[in-house]
Order: sequence, then structure tokens, then C-alpha cells
Amino acid sequence: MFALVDCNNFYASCERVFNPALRLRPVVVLSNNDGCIIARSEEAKSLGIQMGMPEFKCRPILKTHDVAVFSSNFALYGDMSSRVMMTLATLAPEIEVYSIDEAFLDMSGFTRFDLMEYGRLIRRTVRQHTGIPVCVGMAPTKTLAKMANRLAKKNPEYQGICVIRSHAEILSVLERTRVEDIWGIGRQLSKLLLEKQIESAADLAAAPAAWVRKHLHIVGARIQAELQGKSCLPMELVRPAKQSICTSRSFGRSVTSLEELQQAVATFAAKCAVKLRKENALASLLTVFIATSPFDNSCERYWGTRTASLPCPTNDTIAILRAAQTMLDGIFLAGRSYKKAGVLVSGIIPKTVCSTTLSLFAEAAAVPNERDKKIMQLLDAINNRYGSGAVRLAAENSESWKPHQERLSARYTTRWDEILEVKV
DNA sequence: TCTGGGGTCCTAGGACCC
DNA sequence: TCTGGGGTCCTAGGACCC
Repeated sequence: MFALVDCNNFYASCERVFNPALRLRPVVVLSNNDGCIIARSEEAKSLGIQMGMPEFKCRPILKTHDVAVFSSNFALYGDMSSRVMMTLATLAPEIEVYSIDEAFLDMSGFTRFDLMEYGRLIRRTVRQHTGIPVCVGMAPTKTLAKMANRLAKKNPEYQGICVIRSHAEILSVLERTRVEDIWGIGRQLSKLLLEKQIESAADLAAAPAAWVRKHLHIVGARIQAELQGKSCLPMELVRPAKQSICTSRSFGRSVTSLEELQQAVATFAAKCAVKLRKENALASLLTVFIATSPFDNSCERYWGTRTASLPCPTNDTIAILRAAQTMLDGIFLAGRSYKKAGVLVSGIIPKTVCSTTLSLFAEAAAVPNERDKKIMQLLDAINNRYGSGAVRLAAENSESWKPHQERLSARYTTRWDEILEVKV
């Protein structure tokens, strides 16, 4: 048995934990740059505010119903997430942190337990330790546990818990779930399935296996097996090493000059280097991209991107930043209004493996030496202690392109100086 | 005026190896 | 004229997830 524990309206719930006045108000949280709605409390959902809606389009509703609107505060959500996960880790022998607000628990040893009762314990404990409401779904496969969780969320009479175990229970849940609501079936696959009159999860479970293998490939075949109660997605207890790391932002305003783009790209390159060092890894490929707005029809859309291999795998801020600047020169076109840029590092290798492999062109490529490594260590140490951005390269500058973040709440759990702030 | 960010896996096809 | 079998690596594109 697997349990899927999923936080309810996670970002909105985080805002409420530290600001109890919000309990009586609908709450929404915006994406970066205060662009789209990415989280809604139940009250906000029932006002008809859709996930992913641009904020400016629902401004009238937000205003009329006195909705509390927040910029996204990832320092807060990330820390709250780890509190929830730490609590969950005490409630099961194995836990897989699946996303910022979800975790699978291994329930296979709980055969003698009343799982409903245990689900209530999980909910109560997480609520008590963190203030975050969660729902719990339990079933013999991960896909079915996801489905159970969804039912627990959708039907108030379940009181946040849904356990499916017997063959009859599985069948009943499959019949009540449409294909597009199955974990792993997105828009394209739903379309294909609906054309074939496969409309419910029960239909998919009963579809000919060869057809599923052919049209939905291996991923679909696994989903089908899971729906039939055959578990083929095991618990993943350690997070696999990252294969790519991306830092990108939409700009608060349009940016036209190369100089401003350089400042943005420098900032993103430096962020990628920090993330690489946190992963204890080196990157061998670097991608830089810049883009105009996809929504601005008054001018031609431009998406400039370039990828190059680094002379020598590295996580050195200065080396990555230099390479990124050169690549930016190659894709920059004057006379455009840029709205977004980003830096992506890939070809990632663990530091331990690579430290012995030298580039053929090592001498020419200015391999990061001991001194550079020491500088990076100091940089990280200072920023860890005094806050990210306390020390940075002069090339990093967000003056001109800084994203909007006008409704940011306090970082209640990670900053002493903000702990008493409550903005409503 | 205003529209997010960060990932993964799979497949197909080409180039290449023995 | 006839031309096998079994692989790897890389990339682009498509699909999905939160």
C-alpha cells in the first residue's frame, strides 16, 4: 500500500498559517512577476477564479470579493514544505518527497492497521505541527493512491481521507474517474483516448494491452497496469541527481538594451552556478535564451537561444558568467523589446567523478584553480550567512528588469527581521 | 499596462561502432 | 548481383508533472 499525502491549496495555506485573519477571506497566490494565479483557497475557487488565469484579467473579481492576493514567497513555501515532510517522515518507514506539496508514504507494513484511522492521525499530526491542512489517499499502487487523494479532496464527506483496497473498491473508483483526471494522462492523451471511446479510468484499465502499448507507449502501459492494481512505480527514496538546472525570469518591464540583458543573464548565470555548487555538481553545457513577449502582436516574436559546451566542466560563477555573456552577444538583436531571459546548465556530472578528468584544451581554457574554488566557497559562505545577494559579482544587477513582486508577505520562518510583520 | 518557472521521461532518426 | 545483427550516443520534439 502507498499513501499519497497532498497539501490543500499549499501556497494559499502557507499564507494563512501566519496570518489567521485570512481564514475568513478568499486567498490567491500569484506566479513570479505577479503574472498568473497559481494557488487559490477553496473560497477563491468557488468564486470561479481559474488556475493559471492572468491576474489582470480577474482583477475585477479579486476586488469585488476582497480577495487577499499575494506574490509568491518561495522562501516561505519551501521552508513550510520541509516542515511538512519532516513530520511525514516520522509517520511512515519510507517517504518519497514527490513535489513541494506532496509525498508518497510506504504503507506496506501497515497490514494490521486501520488505515482510515491512520489517515486521520496523519492529517491531525501535520495540522498540529505545521498548520497545513492535507488530504490522504491510500491504495495498492501510486496511480491509485493519487486517484484516492483526488477523491478525498473533491468530496467533503470523505473528510480528507480515502482508502481503496479491495477489488470492488478499486473498480468503483475507476468508474468514477474520467481519463483526463488520471495521473500521467494529459490533454493530448485524453484527446486520443476519448476518440477511442475510452472515457473512464475503468475503460482504460480494460482496454486491450497491445493497443495501449502501441499508442500510449511504455508510460501508458505502466499507467494501465497500475490502474489494474499491479504496482510498477516503486518508491524513490533518494532524489536522483539533477540533469539540468535552469534559471529564467520574465521581466518587470520590457528591456531593449544589450547592457540590461547582460545584467539579467549575469544574474541568472550566477544563480545557476550557486545551484550547481549546492548539488555538488559541474556542468558541461550552457544554454542562454532571450525572448520577446508572446502576447505582443505589435511586433514579430523572437526567441533567441544558443547552446555551447563549456571548455571544461565547471560550477564556477565567473567561468559560467563569462561564457554566458559571449553567447548572449551571439543572439542579441537590437531594436527588440525583450520580456524574458534565462540560463540553463546541463550535461551535469557529479563533482567527484569529474575532478580527475582534464580537458584536452585545459591549458588554453583556464581551468578553475584552487584560488577560484576558494573564492566560490567564500562567496557561498557569506551569502548563506547574510542572505543571498549579500556578496555578488558586479555584473549581476536587477535594477532594470526586476520582476514585479508587489504583494510579498514576510518570510516568517526564515528571517528574524520579518517575523513580526503581517501585511494584509 | 498587465500573461510563471522548473523539471522529467520517451521516441524516432541519424551517425557511428564492432 | 548479393548485403546481418546488435549496440551506443546524440538531438529534437512531444508529452507529462508540479
